Amino acid sequence: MAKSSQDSSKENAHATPRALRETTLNEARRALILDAARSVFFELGLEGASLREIAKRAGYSPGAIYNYFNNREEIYAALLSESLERLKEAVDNADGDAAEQAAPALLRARAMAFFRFYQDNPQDMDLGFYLFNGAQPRGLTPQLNQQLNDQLQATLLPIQEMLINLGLKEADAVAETTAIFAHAVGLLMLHHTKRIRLFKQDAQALFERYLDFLARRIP
Amino acid sequence: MAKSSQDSSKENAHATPRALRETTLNEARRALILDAARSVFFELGLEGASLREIAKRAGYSPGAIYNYFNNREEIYAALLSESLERLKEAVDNADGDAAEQAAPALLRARAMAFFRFYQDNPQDMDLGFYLFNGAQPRGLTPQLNQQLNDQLQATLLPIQEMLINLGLKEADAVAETTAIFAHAVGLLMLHHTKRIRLFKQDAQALFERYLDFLARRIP
Amino acid sequence: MAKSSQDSSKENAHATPRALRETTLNEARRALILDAARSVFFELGLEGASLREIAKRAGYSPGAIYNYFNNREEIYAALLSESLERLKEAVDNADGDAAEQAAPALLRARAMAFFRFYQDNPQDMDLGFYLFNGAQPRGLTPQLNQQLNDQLQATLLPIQEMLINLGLKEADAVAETTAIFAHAVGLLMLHHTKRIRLFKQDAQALFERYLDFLARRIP
Amino acid sequence: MAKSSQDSSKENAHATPRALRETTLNEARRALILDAARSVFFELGLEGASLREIAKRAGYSPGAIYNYFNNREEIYAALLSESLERLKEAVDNADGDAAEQAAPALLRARAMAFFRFYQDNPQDMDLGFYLFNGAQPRGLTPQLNQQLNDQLQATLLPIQEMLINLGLKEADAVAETTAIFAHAVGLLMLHHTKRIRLFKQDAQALFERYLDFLARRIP
DNA sequence: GATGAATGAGAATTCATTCAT
DNA sequence: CATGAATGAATTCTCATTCAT
Repeated sequence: MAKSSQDSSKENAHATPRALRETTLNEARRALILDAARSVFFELGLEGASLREIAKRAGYSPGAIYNYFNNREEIYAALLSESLERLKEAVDNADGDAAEQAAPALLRARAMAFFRFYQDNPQDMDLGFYLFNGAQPRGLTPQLNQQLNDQLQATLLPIQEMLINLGLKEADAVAETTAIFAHAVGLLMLHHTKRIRLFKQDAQALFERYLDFLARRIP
Repeated sequence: MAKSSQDSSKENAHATPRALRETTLNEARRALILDAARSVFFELGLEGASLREIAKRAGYSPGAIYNYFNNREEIYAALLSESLERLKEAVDNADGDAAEQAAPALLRARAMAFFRFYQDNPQDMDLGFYLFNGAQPRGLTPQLNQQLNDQLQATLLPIQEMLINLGLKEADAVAETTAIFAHAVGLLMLHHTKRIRLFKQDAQALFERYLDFLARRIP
Repeated sequence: MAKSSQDSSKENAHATPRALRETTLNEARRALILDAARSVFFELGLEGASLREIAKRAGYSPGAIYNYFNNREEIYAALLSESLERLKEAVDNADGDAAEQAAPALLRARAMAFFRFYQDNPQDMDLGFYLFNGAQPRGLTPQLNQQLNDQLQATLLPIQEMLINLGLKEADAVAETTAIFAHAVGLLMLHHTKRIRLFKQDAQALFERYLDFLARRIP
Repeated sequence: MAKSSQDSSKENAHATPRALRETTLNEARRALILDAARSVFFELGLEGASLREIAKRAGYSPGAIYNYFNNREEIYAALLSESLERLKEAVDNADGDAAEQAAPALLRARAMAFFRFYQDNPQDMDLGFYLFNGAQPRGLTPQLNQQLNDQLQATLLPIQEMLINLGLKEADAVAETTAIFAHAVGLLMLHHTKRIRLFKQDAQALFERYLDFLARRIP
C-alpha cells in the first residue's frame, strides 16, 4: 500500500529489488504531491489549497491523488508532520558550536532555534494552526492526530531537558516550557500578522528579552 | 451611502430630519443583521456562517444584505469591531471595586480582564484570528483594517498606562504591554485548541504566573 | 417558499396579485424542471438522470435547481407523485360510458384502466419501481414517502370498492385488490422487460384472463 | 480466450494436458472472483458493488479482473446465471418426499419452491431485476442474454410439465405457467419493497391463495 | 497473468454575489 | 428597499476502465 509510507525504511528491509524500486518510486511520487501541496498552500493559503490545484501542480488528475492519500486532510497532515520534522531538526541542531557551552547558553540557543524556525518560515506556522485547530481536526484519524501531537511535544523536549538540567523540578520545567512555547507563539502571531507594528516592536528582540528575564529567574 | 455607517454620528451632524430618520432606521437594520450574524457565527462557527443563513436569521433575503454591507467580510469586520468594543469595556471595567487599590493590583486586574475575556469567549478569538490574519485581510478596505487595529490598541491602553504608572518608561511600558499581549495570546491559543492539555497545564494559572514574575521585576 | 408547492391552491386563497403572480411563475418553473426531469428519466433511465442533465435540459444551471427542489430525490418524488395522479385519473375515469353498467363490468373496466396505464406508459412504471424500492428510499422524508404510499393506495380504492360492492367482505376485498395489483405488476414487468416473449404470451390477454377467472369466483 | 469460459467442458475435449490445466486453473480463479462479487453484492447491494471492492475481496488488483471478465456487467451476468442455477435446483428438488404424491401436490410444491426461493433470497431478485431490465441489458452480448433467458425458462419447466400432466393443453399450460410466474413476481416485488404492508397482507399467504384457486380450476 | 498508477468523466451540493423586478 | 431566481465556479470524492511494466 502506497498510502502508509511513514516507516518505509523498515518495510524495505528484505524487499525484492522490484518491490524496492516500486516503493521508492511511490515515495518519490508522494513527495511530488507533497511538494505541490506545500507550494499551493504557501502561495494560496488555506482557501486556495484545493485538491484540484494540488493535483494540477503535481501534474496529476484529481483522482490520481487518491492513490497516495485518502483525503485532503491527510495531505495536510503529512505536510505538517514533515514541517514538525524540520522544526525538530532545527532545535536538535541548535547547540551547534555551542555544544560545549554552559547550560544557560544551550537553553537560549534551543529556544531561539524554535523561535527562529517559525519566524523564518511563516507558512509552517499557518500549517500548524490549520491542523492544530480544535481538539481533533476533522478528517484526521485519532492516530494521526496523536502522532502530530507527539511530534510537537518531541520538539520541545530539548528545551525542557535543559531546564531540568538547570535545576528546575520536572513540574516546573514543564510549566516553564509551556510558557516559553506560548510566549513564542504569541509573538510569532503578532509578527506574522504584522500586528506587532502597531506597537513598533520587534518580535525577536522581545523574545530574547523574555529569555533574559527567564535566565535571571533561574540562576 | 448606507454602507459605511461606522461614524454615523458625525455624518448626522447636519442631516435633515428625513435623512436622520433614515440613517437611524438603517443602523437599526444593520444591527439586526449583525445580531443574526453573531448568532450564526457563535452557533455554527466560521464554516457554517453563510450569507444565506445570516440573511435567514435576520429575516431578510440574501440580496437584501448587500444594501447594508458590501460583502461577507465586512460583516465579519463589523462583528469584530463590536467584539473589540466589548473587550475594551471588559478591560475598562476591570478595576471595579479595586479602583481604589494600589497600582500593581490594578495592573493585574486589567491584564486578567483581557485574558479572561478571550478565555471565556472563544468565538471572539476566532473572529479576531480570522480577520487579523495577514497584513490586510482580503475583502477589507485599508480604512476598515486601520480602524480595527486602532480599536485593538485602545484595548491595551489601560494596561500600558498602569505600567507607566508603576514607573516604567514609555518605551519599556510599550514593550511590556506587547509582551503581556503576546503571552496572553499564546496561552489562549494553546487553551482554545486544547494543545495545552499535552503539557497538562492550565492557561489561566500560567498567565497568573507570568504576572507574578512581572510584578517582581517591577517593584 | 417555492419548494413546497403541493397545496399552493390553498395558499393562494388570499394572496396579493403580486404574490399570486410569483407563485404561478414559480410553479411554471417547477413544472419546467419536472418536464426536463421526466424527459431525462424516460430517455436515459435512472443512471443517466443526473441533476446536471436535468438542469441542462431545463435551461438552468445545476445550482438553480436547488431553488425549487432540495435534492435530486425530491425531483423524482415529485415526478412519481405526478405520475400517480395521472394513474388515479385514469382509474377514476375508467367507468366512462360504462358508468351505468353492472358492477362486474365496472370492476373490469377499472382494473383494466390500471393495467393499461402502466402498459402504455412504461416509464411511469420505472419511476414507481425506483422510488418504491425499499421501505423508505434514501433522500425521501418519511412524510414524502407516506404521501406517495397514500397516493398509490388511493389509486386502487375504486377497485376495492367495486369488490365490496360485489359482495366481498372488507378483508377479502383488500386481499383480492392486492392480488389484482400484484398480478398486474408481475405481468407488466414481464411485458416491459420483454421477458414475456419467451413464453409467447400477451400481457394484456393474460390479465383479462385473470379477470375472467376472478369474475367466475365472484358471482 | 479465458474470458468466455461458460462451456469449457466442450472446449477441453481435446485439450493438451497443459491447456487443460490452465483452463481449470482459470475457472477456479473465475469462481474466486464470483465468490467475491457475490459477497460484495449481498453485503453492500448493487450500489456498493464496485469493481475495486470485488477485486479487493478476491485478492486481486482491479486490473486483473479484466483477464476474466470483459466488464462489470459480465460479472453480474455470471452471478445471475449462477443464481438461476440455484433457483433451478430449488425447483427441481421441490418434490422431495412428496415425489410419490399426486400431481396437484407436486404442482403446488414446485410453484411454492419457486416463490420461496425469491422470498428467502431478496438479493437474487435484485440481481434478476438489475439484468433483466430491458430487452438486452447494456454490457451484455446477445449470447449472454439468450443464455440467461434460457436458464430462466428452464427453471419454470417443471411447473409447466406438471400442468400438462394435470390435463392442460400445451398452450394453456404455457399461459398458466406465465401467469403463475407473473403472480409470484408481482407479490415478491410487493413483499421485498415492503409495499405489501400498505395492504396489511402477507405475500406467501396470497400466493398460496392463488394456487388454491388454480387447483379448483384444474380438477 | 497480474499489477496498480493514472485517467477522465462524472456525481451532488454549496455559496457569494448579481440583478431584473 | 427588498426580493429571490439565477449564475458560475468551486468543492471533494468515486469509479470503470486502460495500459505500461
